Amino acid sequence: MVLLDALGKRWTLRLLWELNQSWPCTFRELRARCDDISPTSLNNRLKDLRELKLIELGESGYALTEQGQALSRLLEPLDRWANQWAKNFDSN
Amino acid sequence: MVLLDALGKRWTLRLLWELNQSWPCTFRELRARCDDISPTSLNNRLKDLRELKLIELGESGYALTEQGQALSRLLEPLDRWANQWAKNFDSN
DNA sequence: TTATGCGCTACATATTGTGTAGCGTCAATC
DNA sequence: GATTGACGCTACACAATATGTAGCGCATAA
Repeated sequence: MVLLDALGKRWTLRLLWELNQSWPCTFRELRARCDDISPTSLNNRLKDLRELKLIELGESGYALTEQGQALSRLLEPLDRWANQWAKNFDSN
Repeated sequence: MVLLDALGKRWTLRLLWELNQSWPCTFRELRARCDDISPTSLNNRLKDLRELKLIELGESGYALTEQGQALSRLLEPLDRWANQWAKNFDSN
């Protein structure tokens, strides 16, 4: 339940998704990619994700850890489904 | 991005997960299963999920729609991974 | 009629997120 | 060697969201 609750926090899923698209990625770049999320919120979520050892801050920016990569990969089918679903949903 | 943002709201993932475990399920039962979430929050999330047509309120309680079932199924690998992950994480 | 369980609302309080400004650090440039 | 720019990140006032508790209106059953 721990992880499920963590993922349920605002921006967490989005951050993992963005990082899965391309990483490493700087703090400021992440902000830009996430609809200019406030730095406060971004930092809080990054802290959470670092504590969970899903991401880490390296030389050239934030990066997915091994486990972060594994998790992100599981989100891909979800994302694909979501895109299909969005198409059908909008056309109502 | 729509669905991803919706799933990122607090309790949304948890609710889908709980319903995927067993449904239909009454409002009060859902509360109990979700750590006694406040009725206000529960109702807000249920509204969201109904608008997204992922769940619906039937005779005998809240139930997953076809699409809700499809989505929940995609969460299963995630949940399995999370359980494994939690084991390794706690033993640190 | 009373009792019970239902979905849900009201409302005051607490927690969380937002938006903007800017700090301290460092590497490159003039 | 002072300046500029980008970095991660913090401060803080304000807004949005969640929480906890009480209870409403409705239905079915005893």
